[in-house]
Amino acid sequence: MSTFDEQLIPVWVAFLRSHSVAVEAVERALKDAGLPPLGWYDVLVELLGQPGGLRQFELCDRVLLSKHNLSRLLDRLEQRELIQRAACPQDGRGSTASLTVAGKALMKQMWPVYRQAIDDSFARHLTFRDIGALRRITDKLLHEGD
Amino acid sequence: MSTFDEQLIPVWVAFLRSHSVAVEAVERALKDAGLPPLGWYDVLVELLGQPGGLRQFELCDRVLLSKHNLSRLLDRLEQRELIQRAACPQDGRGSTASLTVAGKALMKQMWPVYRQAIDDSFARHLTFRDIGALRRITDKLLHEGD
DNA sequence: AAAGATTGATACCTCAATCTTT
DNA sequence: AAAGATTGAGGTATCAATCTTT
Repeated sequence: MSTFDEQLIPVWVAFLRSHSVAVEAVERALKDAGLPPLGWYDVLVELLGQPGGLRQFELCDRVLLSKHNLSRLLDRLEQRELIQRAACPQDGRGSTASLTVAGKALMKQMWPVYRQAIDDSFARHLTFRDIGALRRITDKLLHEGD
Repeated sequence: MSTFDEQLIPVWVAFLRSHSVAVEAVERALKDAGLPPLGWYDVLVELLGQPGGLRQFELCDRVLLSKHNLSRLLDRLEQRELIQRAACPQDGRGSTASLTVAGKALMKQMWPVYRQAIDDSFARHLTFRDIGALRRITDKLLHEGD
């Protein structure tokens, strides 16, 4: 007869490892295709469908990146002309970031590779019921409750 | 009526985010207590109960770290005298790493903080059934199948 | 003073190249 | 040549300090 406490740590460890294995497989697939890492896509995809761009602090919340990291990641993206920054008219302290044409093109190039890697390292192993259960659990962890 | 494909990407995203939120909370708790990061604990805990130490390539497999990273992480751990390295008698190319007394002591200090953080950021949100379901899913992702 | 964002210093990761032993 | 491990260079993350505007 197993208890909650007996199961907890093994599940935590399996959670960490399964994440690591899946993400590494995705990063590997992108790299093998000569494409930039996952973090770049995360930022670009948030800017998609935001023609006016987003404030950096808004991006911060959405991509779960600290403001220091975001600032430097945007530097790199801007350098390769995948995004552009502009001074914010309403607030002199802030700036907005928005997708360039090249940024949109890169996303279009990355998506099929990314999607295929999600299938191979994640979806392939799971049933429809698994997907539903995992959704329920991850939503709880993201504390929609508190 | 929802399909597998409709659910897949949102679940993938939720999986990434829930991991990020939980791990960041744990890292924060360790740091706030003036303790080293999770990665250090991962290595130390694998060495616990291995009085003769482990070969580095064995550690590699267990902690999901590349050999380059492990080599340098062991440098740092050795520098603070948390582990010690020794030449491997059976194989002149290799070396073994083993816990020092100070390493064991640090683990003892880290564990309550780590355990509490797992409770707060992870276990607290989940039921016994959730734990079982997550175990089943993560095991599949670690492809015990292939 | 507080919020938005950047910068400098330092730690850490990643790749390719290297060294030694098998 | 192949396996175990280290090293140097470059890229990325993290913290504290800073600058500007509110």
